[in-house]
Amino acid sequence: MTSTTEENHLKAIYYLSKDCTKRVFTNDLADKIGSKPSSITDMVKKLSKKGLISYQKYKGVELTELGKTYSLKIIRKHRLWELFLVKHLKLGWDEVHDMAEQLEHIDSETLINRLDAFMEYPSHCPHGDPIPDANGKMRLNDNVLLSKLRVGNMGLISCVDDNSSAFLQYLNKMNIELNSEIRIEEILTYDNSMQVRVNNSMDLITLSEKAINSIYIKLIS
Amino acid sequence: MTSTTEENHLKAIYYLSKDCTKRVFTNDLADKIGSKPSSITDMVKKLSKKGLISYQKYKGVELTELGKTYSLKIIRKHRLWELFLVKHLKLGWDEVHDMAEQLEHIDSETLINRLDAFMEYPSHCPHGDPIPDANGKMRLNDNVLLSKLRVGNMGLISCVDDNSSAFLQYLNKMNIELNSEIRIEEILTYDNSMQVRVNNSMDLITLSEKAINSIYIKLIS
DNA sequence: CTCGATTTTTAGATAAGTCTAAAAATTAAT
DNA sequence: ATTAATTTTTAGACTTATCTAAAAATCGAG
Ligand SMILES: [Mn+2]
Ligand SMILES: [Mn+2]
Ligand SMILES: [Mn+2]
Ligand SMILES: [Mn+2]
Repeated sequence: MTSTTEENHLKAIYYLSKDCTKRVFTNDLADKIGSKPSSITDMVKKLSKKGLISYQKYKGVELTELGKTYSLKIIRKHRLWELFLVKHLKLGWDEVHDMAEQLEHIDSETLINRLDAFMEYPSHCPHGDPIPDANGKMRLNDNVLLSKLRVGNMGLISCVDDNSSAFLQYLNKMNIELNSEIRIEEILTYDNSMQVRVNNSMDLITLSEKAINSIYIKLIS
Repeated sequence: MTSTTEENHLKAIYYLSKDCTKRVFTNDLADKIGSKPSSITDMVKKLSKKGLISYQKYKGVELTELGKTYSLKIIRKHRLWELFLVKHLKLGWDEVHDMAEQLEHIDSETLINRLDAFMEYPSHCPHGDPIPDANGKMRLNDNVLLSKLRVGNMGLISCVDDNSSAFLQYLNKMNIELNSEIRIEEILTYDNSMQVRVNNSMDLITLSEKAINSIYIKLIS
């Protein structure tokens, strides 16, 4: 059995490891979770003893296969619930992350598999992240960060990396949503902001450096 | 803010008080919750300090208006989630109580009100209990315990008082469900069991004393 | 009304998860 | 290779929720 806090730590490790491609360090984990490094040290010892992560003193942690399996189960639940809330309960994509933060810890394999079936085995959450299937398989998105693109590039918004309501409401205001078509018209080197055209609209929209580092694009050209 | 355990204690007090009609005592609460009397004493002191119950040493507790409001919110969430699981996710009435035991603690007024709207403001859970509305109003069921009836009485099953999967699977086996028509054919004083006819079927069904004390009937005659 | 049984409370202990402050290890810069 | 800055761990404390064992209060039979 894993407690809610253990699950939150596992998930944070999964995210900070960038899908298990690098090690995760104590201070980064503390920032992500919103706790103190000393608390993290205690928790990683515990998760390590349970065989969910491998931990070397002073050298960070990485998920074991078992830990990765657990993390993906939590991520699956989080994303399925988010989609249910948006698609069926008509909540906004800016409202659902915190609810899913609670729902992801509901412990029932049966329930989540029925929810998956009810929604006909969806592939992505409302923020464009892929949903692991019942076997824990997840196809990683093939997309690029908006901030890496050049003037003239075009594409569809495939994913947003920041699930805070502040950011998502900012996108609402700009009339930007998943699958909006984006064309990069100008890059302002002064503050690294970008002028983009959304869905062929007349007027341009300026996106800050912060924003374009949280938006992923599926390139058309 | 109320923790999950605080909420579970409040709900248990509500049930043991029979909808706030009588005081609730330490040992009964301990049995219901599955903890020890000493733990209950600690918890009722805490709930009392928060103004959710009134507590007199050695004389049991009762819910305050605030405590009753809180309890009904939890009961509302429990029953709405149960209905969602049965009606939309196609789970059996014998599978959902434990899941709802977790879901009832999800903290979001918006979410639960949307779920209510999604199901078009249902009046009863899959076990026949009334669902409090968004204002905390709940119309109590008008029905009688099957064990109180006499030979010749007829009625529809309106509610079951025991949400354990053991009991509900027993009813499944007997082909008894909510709204089944019951006619009492014979009462065996030897062991207080009852022979009943279900939905006018040819063969009779014997229900134990234990079972007929968990089934409520809306009388026809 | 009194005494024994029952119920409830108190006292003290434990486990999980967190914190602060101090010590130790690692890393980076001369 | 030292030394200074940074990172991480340890030590000790606190909170919540639980327990056992013992003390105190209440109840109920005669
Ligand atoms: Mn999310
Ligand atoms: Mn979470
Ligand atoms: Mn139930
Ligand atoms: Mn509960």
